[in-house]
Amino acid sequence: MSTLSTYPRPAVAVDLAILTVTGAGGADPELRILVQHRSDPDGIALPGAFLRERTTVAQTADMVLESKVRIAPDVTAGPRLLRLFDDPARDDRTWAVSAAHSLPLHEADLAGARGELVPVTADGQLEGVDKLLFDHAAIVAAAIADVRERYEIRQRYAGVGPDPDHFLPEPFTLHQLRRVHEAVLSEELHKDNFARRMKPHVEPVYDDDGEVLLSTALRGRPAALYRRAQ
Amino acid sequence: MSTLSTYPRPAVAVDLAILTVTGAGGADPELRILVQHRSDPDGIALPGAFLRERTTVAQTADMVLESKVRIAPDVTAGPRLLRLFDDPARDDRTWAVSAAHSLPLHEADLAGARGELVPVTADGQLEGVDKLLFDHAAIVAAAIADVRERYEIRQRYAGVGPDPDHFLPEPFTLHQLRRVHEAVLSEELHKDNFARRMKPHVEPVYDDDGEVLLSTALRGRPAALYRRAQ
DNA sequence: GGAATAGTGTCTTTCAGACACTATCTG
DNA sequence: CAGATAGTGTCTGAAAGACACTATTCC
Repeated sequence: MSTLSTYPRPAVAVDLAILTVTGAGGADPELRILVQHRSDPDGIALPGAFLRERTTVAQTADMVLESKVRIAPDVTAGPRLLRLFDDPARDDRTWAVSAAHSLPLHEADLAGARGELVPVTADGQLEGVDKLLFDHAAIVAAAIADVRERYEIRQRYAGVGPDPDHFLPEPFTLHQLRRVHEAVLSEELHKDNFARRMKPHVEPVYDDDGEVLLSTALRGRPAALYRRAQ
Repeated sequence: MSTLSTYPRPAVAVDLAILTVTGAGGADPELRILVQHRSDPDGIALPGAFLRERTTVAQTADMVLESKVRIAPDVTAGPRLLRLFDDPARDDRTWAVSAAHSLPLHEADLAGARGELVPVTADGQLEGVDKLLFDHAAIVAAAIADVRERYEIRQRYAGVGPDPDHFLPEPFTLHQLRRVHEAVLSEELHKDNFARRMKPHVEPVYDDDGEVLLSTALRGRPAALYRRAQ
């Protein structure tokens, strides 16, 4: 402890698995992850950066978004730590530890982002991406498992309520909400059971006359609009 | 990236919330956490150390156990990452990031350990400990929440089977197993429901004659002995 | 037999899964 | 009205919670 500063220190990378649901509210929402092409080691990778002098993980994540992804999102929830990668040989260039995070963002915040939003397959792979650099494939797998766990709608023992990462803008119909959960889980849900489970966690949106706002349906009966409770 | 080595790097600490259940198998098992007295900044703290040149978290944890706790445990499961503490001002001495881990160990492995095993209260505090150094109180709270979640026995949606951290040596009776879970959760469980949930995850232990081994009861009917299934 | 502990049968409640029906819109 | 989508009533089965009973040991 007394010789604290004399020992070599690792570079600490913050790698981000940026998740979004594209087309939320529309016909075919899809869970996607942002990957970028790198040339330093040549290949596909997640965006990331090293912690600079006296900065935090959150600040570093902001810096990555700004300078590498070129977006300025309205971050609702901060990056979620998934795991540490600490194999001393994982990066040829230097001793580097990676703190792997997931970062769920609105699709709207990703407009103009550098990189590509790649759809996630049912078994947790990235569609059409063979290989990611470093241990980024493991980060992607962990991020998908993490978000799917949180979108489980077994209210009693799991689940954190409707669309915890706010992929879907308010107000929304129960149908739209279900489509988003289905996109994340890659699993079909029964509309009746889904509605019963979600009802306690959403509230209807009213207009000036105290009437429940309805969606303007293209066909069929218009659906009631809701927002997250409280 | 090209100037990788020119930037200052943080010291990376591995702090360990070492958990055990004392008296597992006995009358009054208790969930406890190891704390140590420090004089550098004076106070009570969790054991920990900084990552040294090209070592891993696991190696650093082993080093902490050897040189600071003075034990050589038979580690069943590695340290579990709880969270990162990255406030640049959290340590006066230098820029240090802490990777907070929990490490569940057998009570037997902690014989002769430096420090004190402090009981955990029902609300997740340490009994009789006012204040911990740095952010170690938050680490303790996270470690307790983590182990309690894993000892929940709602098999369908949570739970990782009987006594996932192996606090209780085999073979054991269902009564002993339940007492250990109760000690971790700080909550009483019904013996009948507990037995039904655990039965699929344990198997009886047989003697040479193919008879089910029984505990030698002090009073009452002897209980069957089990071990974890498979 | 009595005390003590082990182990099981079963009733009730809750809730997910599934099916079918009714309701309300457009053209 | 037909077609389409929204929303609900209700049956079933699985499992947790709770209670009570039976079983086996030592004294």
